[in-house]
Amino acid sequence: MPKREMPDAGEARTQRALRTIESMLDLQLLRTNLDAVAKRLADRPFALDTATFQALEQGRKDLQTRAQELQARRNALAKQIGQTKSKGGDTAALMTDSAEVNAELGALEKGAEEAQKRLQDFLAVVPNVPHESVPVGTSPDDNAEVRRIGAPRKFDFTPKDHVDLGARLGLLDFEAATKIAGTRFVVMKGAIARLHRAIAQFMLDVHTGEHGYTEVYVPYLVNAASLYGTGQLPKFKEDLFTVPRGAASGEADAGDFYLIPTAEVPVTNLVRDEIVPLEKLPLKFVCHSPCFRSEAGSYGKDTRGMIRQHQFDKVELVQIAHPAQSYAALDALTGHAESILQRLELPYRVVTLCTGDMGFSAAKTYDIEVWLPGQNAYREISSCSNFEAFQARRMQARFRNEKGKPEPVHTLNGSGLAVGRTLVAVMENGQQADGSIALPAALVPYMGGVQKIDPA
RNA sequence: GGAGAGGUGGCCGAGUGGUUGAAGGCGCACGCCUGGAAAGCGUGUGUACGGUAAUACCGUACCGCGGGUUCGAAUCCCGCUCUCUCCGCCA
Repeated sequence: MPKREMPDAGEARTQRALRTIESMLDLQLLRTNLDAVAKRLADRPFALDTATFQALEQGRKDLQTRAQELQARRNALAKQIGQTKSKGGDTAALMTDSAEVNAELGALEKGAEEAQKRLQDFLAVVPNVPHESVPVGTSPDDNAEVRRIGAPRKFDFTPKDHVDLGARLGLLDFEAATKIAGTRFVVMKGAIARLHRAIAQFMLDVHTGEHGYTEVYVPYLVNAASLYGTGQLPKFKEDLFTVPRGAASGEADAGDFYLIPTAEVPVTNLVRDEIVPLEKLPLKFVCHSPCFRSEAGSYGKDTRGMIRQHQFDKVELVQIAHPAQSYAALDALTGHAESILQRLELPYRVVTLCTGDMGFSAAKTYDIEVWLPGQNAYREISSCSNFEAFQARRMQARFRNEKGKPEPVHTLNGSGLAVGRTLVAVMENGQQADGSIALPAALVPYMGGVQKIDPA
């Protein structure tokens, strides 16, 4: 765990929890089902060194047990000294014993700390265990198509992509964005800017009004502890934009802010360090926010257009669910995202990511891919995942179960949907031979009755 | 940014070095009482890790966070952080 000075109370609490829990995986599960876990992790593929784990865990346990014995002895001696003193007795012998115990304890604690650290480092890079229903595979080619909804439209002209369409309309300006900020930004104007806003409003209304989500507005700058909670840190720091807090500048600081790469971070962290009452589950949140990603390592990928930007808007769905309900919740959440595409009359397909294509923290992920005529391909527009208790353990996000005991919740999220990519899909799928864009009926009320965007 | 006050259990609130995981109250749970309920009475009521398979029992840690002093720290010292009030600034 990277050193961070000046943690606030909540962060520190999480840090402490991480130290004691040590794992993103359930340590209990690891101990009792080590071989089964290792076998499934091999499908990702991830090689879990079970012998090393057992050695580290045994070492940690031995040290802890011994340290606790010594602590118990120290406490007993201290108590005795107090009692003896109050009676005016001689405490010299007791003090000697106590000094011995403390000497041994001091040495032991150092070793215990190191053992803890080694185990922590070992477990920090272990990804989540894939759910049994996840197909085994190593590349996107091994993803399993679940369903395909809607047929790609037949064009009697050669369809353009959104960049050309936007240029022709005079309403998408990548050059201006490059001048103002740099590559991977866009300036939208007029009807396209409004369409972008309309899409987000439409999604929010559907999810709050029909799917039972509570709309939330959250910080777009977050602290490091939140990013640890959802798993972006410590492993994926390069993907994030950092905002130095000190006016002084330059040097990285524990108090730094990070721009959110997705609303998943602030929204899921709502339950960090909380114990949610059983009857409150599931919690369902929807949040429209900008997202900021450095796209380090994506050089040369999707450089054209709005598909991969440093800044984009997204409407995010988050659920905090009872473990017994989380897979039903994943199906429901995916369906909620799909319903947006259906209402926008956009063809799409749903795939189950294979073990090799899933994210680090996910136990199961459905990607929803929308048809883009400009690319003649299905492109990801939403990714819906069940993290089971992986994030919850890092966050200390729990609920009080039927027996009254705190237990980690299951967390889920999915885009519902990425607004920029939806805009692209609406433009490309609705394009007419004359370069105008016919809008899906669902968006017309959000466009003040406008049904078609015409070139200026 | 300047000045001051404060962070104790689900909540309120005691507690300035010794048998305090923490008085008391509220809330909550169970029991008694009642035809039923309220009131009243009694008992209980934090989290994590470890010993264990165990929600039984035992141990350890935790009174904002980190460090220090001490045989012993909620209590003393240092650093930090957050909250509140006033001033300044500001959308």
